[in-house]
Amino acid sequence: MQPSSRAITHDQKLLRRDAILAVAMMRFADTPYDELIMDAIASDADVAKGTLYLYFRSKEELFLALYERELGRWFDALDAALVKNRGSASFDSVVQLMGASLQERPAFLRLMAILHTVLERNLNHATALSFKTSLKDRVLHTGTLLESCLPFLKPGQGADLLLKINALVIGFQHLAKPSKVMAEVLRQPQLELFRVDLTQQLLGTLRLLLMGLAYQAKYGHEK
Amino acid sequence: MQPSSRAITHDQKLLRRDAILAVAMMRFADTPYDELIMDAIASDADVAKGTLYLYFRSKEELFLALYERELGRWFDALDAALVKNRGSASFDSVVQLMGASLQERPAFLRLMAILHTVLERNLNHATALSFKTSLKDRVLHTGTLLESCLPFLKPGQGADLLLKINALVIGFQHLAKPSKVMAEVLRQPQLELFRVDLTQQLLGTLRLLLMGLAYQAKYGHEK
Amino acid sequence: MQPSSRAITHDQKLLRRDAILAVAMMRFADTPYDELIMDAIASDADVAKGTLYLYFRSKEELFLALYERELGRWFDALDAALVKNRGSASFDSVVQLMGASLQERPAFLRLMAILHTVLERNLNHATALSFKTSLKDRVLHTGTLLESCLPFLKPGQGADLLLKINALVIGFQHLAKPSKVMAEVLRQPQLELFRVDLTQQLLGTLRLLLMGLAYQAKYGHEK
Amino acid sequence: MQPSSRAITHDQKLLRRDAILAVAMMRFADTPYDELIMDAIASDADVAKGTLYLYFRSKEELFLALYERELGRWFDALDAALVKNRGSASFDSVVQLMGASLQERPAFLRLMAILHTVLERNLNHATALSFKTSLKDRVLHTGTLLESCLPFLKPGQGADLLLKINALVIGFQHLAKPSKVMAEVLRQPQLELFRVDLTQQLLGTLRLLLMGLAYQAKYGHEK
DNA sequence: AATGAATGAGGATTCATTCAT
DNA sequence: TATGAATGAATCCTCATTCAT
Repeated sequence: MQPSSRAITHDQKLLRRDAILAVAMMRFADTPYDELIMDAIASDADVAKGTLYLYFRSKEELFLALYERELGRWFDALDAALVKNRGSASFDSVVQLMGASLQERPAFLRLMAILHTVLERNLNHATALSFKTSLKDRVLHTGTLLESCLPFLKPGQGADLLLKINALVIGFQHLAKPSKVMAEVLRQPQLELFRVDLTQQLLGTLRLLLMGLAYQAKYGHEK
Repeated sequence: MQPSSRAITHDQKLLRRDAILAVAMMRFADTPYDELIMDAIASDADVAKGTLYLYFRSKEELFLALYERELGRWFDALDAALVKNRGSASFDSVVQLMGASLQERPAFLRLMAILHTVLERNLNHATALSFKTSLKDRVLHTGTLLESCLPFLKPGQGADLLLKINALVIGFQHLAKPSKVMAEVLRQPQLELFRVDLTQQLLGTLRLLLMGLAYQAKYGHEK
Repeated sequence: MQPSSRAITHDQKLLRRDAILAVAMMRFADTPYDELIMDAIASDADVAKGTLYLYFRSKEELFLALYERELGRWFDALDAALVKNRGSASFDSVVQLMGASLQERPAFLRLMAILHTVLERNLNHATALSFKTSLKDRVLHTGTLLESCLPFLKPGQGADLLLKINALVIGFQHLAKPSKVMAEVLRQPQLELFRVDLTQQLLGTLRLLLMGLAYQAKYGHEK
Repeated sequence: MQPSSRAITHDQKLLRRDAILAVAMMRFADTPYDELIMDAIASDADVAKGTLYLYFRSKEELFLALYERELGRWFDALDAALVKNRGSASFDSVVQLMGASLQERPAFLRLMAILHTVLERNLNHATALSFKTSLKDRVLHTGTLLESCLPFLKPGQGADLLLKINALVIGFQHLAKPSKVMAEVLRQPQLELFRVDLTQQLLGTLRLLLMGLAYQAKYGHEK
């Protein structure tokens, strides 16, 4: 599948790019970003270190590309499910959809948690712009789908809900993935309070948010 | 205020410790953690580099101490306000309290955003344990106060609400504080969607959460 | 025995000095010089760090003093044994004496091995001079005793023999005490060649030296 | 000789490695190991600091490599001379060979003196093993040559003699190379006793050792 | 397009020693 | 004499990125 020596055509280049991303994804599964060495990714992908820089301008861009790929897949999955249930989606089914689709994407969750502090540093203007622009399209599209599934959402609230979910994921991911020493400490029974289950908290909080939105839609801003 | 040369008594040492923390806080205001050099903090505080390490075991512990101090102050402010309104707190007043108390603590917000990824790395077990243990007490105490202010909260939901707020702050802080280049990019009108106002989002989301909790308390888990 | 708080008289000061040396000796038993922290020695000796510097000008001088003490004890032991056997000492008894007296002084052996590379750096002229001057007296004295025990030694060869023994101890100590990793490596059966037993090598080589000296005395420089 | 910019082929890399070793050797001539800064070696060798680490894993490995190179050259010289005199070597010629070959290798002598205390720390297992393994071969080979030159040596005594010589070199090197202050002190006429001439002592002691061995071979362990 | 040799910035931390009290 | 708070020098190594080939 991977071009054995030289990627000449555009398709071959895309294939090689994908191969690199696949390697990065695999390694990111068990190694924090800081500990991932470009050299190791290169040799895993059977290319030279310099070759990585033919396909990605920097380490950050490589992982931003990975983020974009995973984000795209996530949105694809959401869109497919939302379209299927359009009009008839239950409140709970949306919550479940979010929970399930994120739970099966641990690497994506970890990428979300470092996107703003790590990956978005050291980008050039053009890359940043194109990233956000295409992100916007997808957010608006999926946001609209959400609105069509959850009738209590007003125009624009679908996209806003996605933003809130993004914040929740980042926050809970931080809380749920303590450092090694801290994980050890939190094993103490009396510190159970701080042992966060990502999916569970996400689902619970999302459900509350939707309830809040539904309630707000019904009774307005007054309580 | 600060002992001119040598902190002999316990109180003098506390003063010097505070002086160091004050310097760290000031520098952290305009410089990311990674770019803060211990050397610079030391000379700002008019002590030698080595002196910092008499008061804090590491850079991380220094900033963790700063976090603890700010956290304590925040909880103090919350507690005072909650106690005053006990029983009669309006739904909105709690939301406002959170928003206002956080908005005036930008350094604390930034510390929250890096607590789990930066400050809690490289701690020893004892420090981590004592941090979390005292944190737990305050969370439970303030959580209980919240429950006494918001009657729809069941036992335990006050502390849990604080956890959710913590996640929201981390998440929205990340979204609201883009890197320099990204901030530039987001100035484009068509990307307004991604320009997050921390306080506003926090308030809005918190309000929804509380609505959801109130609703849930009234009608149970069924929608 | 140790002055509880303040050493006023000369004798009290000597006692405290000895107490410090005793602590240093104990700790040096299981810790390399570089890893011995003055702070730890001080607290072990129940004095403050600064107090060490009232008794010794530097870390080097402290351990040089320890060296001198141990050297003195070793010479005392040698002298006593040599005097007892004067005139009638067998060849072997001298070899045994050296081996036995050194074997029971592991700390002294380790001090010998670092004397020239570590302890004699960073001395001031006066200390260095007084050290070597008193050393000379003892070497000459014990050298003379050796000559009176081993009749084949000519005047001056006793002191020279002590010098050679010194070199042998330093060299074999280095060979016999590999670093941790190297010790591990040398456990390989095929590397047995490099596993040096200090006492055994010392005895063997010393015996050869004495044989050589005896032979040389008998037949002159020609072989 | 040295590739101007980039060492591509294996031979070019060896050349560059040698160039680095040559610089290290030159600087080591007048500067103690501890005071040798990798930075300085790099700029002397006209490479960047990082480049040193392409060729040597650590400062210790760099100087261990230097030691190996010098050791190899020394053994080469010994072997050549021993082979030439095989069978007919006089007692004295061997002593002279050792003295002369070492005297002209001052850097090697200094490396020997720090091998066990400095260079062999901080090695990884593999490096240590390969070092000792190849060392063993050379020691056995040269040891055997010695045995064929000195008929009174029994099998195994050649290698053992090399070990003893090693110890003597380490010891006398320490005694002969005092620190700056100590050298000053030893200039005093009455301390002449402690002014050690490395070569002379080495030759004298080695001659005694050989005499001892010869004597022992003739008359057995009894004196 | 691919390689991989070369680059070089970057900073926390320890601990012997000093000296104000 | 004793204390212990304060000092500050000193340096190796990693690894993202570049660029000659």
